[in-house]
Amino acid sequence: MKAKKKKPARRPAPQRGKAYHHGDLAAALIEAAEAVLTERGLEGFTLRECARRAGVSHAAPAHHFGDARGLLTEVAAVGFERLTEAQIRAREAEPKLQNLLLATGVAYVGFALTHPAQFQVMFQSGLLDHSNQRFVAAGRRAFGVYLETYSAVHGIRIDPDAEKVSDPSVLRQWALVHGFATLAVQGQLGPNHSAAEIAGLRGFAWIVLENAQKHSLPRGSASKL
Amino acid sequence: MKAKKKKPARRPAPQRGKAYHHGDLAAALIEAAEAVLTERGLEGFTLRECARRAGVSHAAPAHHFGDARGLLTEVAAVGFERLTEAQIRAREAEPKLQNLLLATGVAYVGFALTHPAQFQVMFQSGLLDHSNQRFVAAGRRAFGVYLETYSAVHGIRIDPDAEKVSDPSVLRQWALVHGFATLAVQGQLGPNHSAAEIAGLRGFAWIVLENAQKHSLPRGSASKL
DNA sequence: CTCTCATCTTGACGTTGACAAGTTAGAAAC
DNA sequence: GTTTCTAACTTGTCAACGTCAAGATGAGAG
Repeated sequence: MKAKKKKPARRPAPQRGKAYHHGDLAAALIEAAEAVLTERGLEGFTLRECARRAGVSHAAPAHHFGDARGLLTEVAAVGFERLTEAQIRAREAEPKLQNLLLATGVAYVGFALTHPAQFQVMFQSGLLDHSNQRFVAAGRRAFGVYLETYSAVHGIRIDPDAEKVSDPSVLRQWALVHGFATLAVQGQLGPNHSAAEIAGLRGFAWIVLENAQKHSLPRGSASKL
Repeated sequence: MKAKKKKPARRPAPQRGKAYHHGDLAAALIEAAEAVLTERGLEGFTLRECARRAGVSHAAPAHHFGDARGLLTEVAAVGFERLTEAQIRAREAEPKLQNLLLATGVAYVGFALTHPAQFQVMFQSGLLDHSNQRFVAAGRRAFGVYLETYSAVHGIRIDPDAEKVSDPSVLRQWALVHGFATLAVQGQLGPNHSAAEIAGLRGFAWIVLENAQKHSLPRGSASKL
């Protein structure tokens, strides 16, 4: 299968909203997939439903993504790109240096809560094509933002290109945030559908992460990002 | 398809333990399901394959479990029962009171690593039937063991029947352990297939959890279990 | 021995992912 | 401006799946 991605759209002026016959179908399918995941969850996801929503035949997706795994991997990549943005925004909005890591962690949890199905896909490695370059790059970048922030707050140096985490403190923080996000998304911490519930869980996340950081922060001084 | 293709004739040897009509099919199907999950993962799981392995027709499972969700829920229940046992065993084998929570957490991680697909199912709430009594009871019991241990080590009192966790410290510990387990199972912490790799990750888990506990332990004294 | 009914089988239906072959239309070549 | 090329998309097909309905079977009760 070829998964060629033509950037310059075939169509000079894709009409509003939908790119029909020769539009940017790849993007439209990713968008449709996100919608399906949001509405029906991972177990309600089908390639054919995505094609239906994009207004194309059931076999059209294969041309762009190969198979279902290919499309889901693209969705995961978009998810990591969004997660990266959310973390950066949160970091930039936080005035106190000592709270940067907390803010980033809460953004991580917030992303998971607002995009639960996508978050689930992003970390379900059995479903994904790990040879997809966009996916790998997006994942690395999201993790890089976390490492950057950790380095800045704790004033230590971390190799951003290390294949696996070796520092127990770094992993502890990640596992904590990821665990909270996972439990919250899976409904283990109570309902998480309404905006109020999500806000409550974000607040809880802040408390838990702050509680965890209190005892382990002051090691070195911090450096600017 | 008139060809009779029974491999073991209808009932070769009425095993004791249960009155084998065509066997203790429910148990056989759960076992088959675990095997399928182990070999092919969650995305390779099918009801028909389970039936095939149990040596029954494709529609037989429906009689015992209703649908695929019913069978998966039973598998999850068995998983929680196993997790409970693993936690208790680890606790009983740990001589130092202050290390009980650590040992329990490492057992949690160890269970996840040795039963990755089952662990995944157990927490994939969208797949499960939360009205299944066995499942709900098993989940509560597993969590109860954790709460018990936490209470004993930290010398505080926790309501074991509370619907949701409200103490940030209790949740922090759970999220940390669960996050580590989740990341490890999904391969985010490196390969986790061989026995050596699993042992390595368990050791890493101990270090990370110990590192986390160091700063937050001495609050009250501990009580006996 | 006969009856009975939970258990299991057979067969069918609609849906899915994937593949193969055919069609279409934009753009490049002439 | 016509032809040609080719990626993009469609149509058709297949085996496998989950589920349902109806039929078969056999173990235990009477």
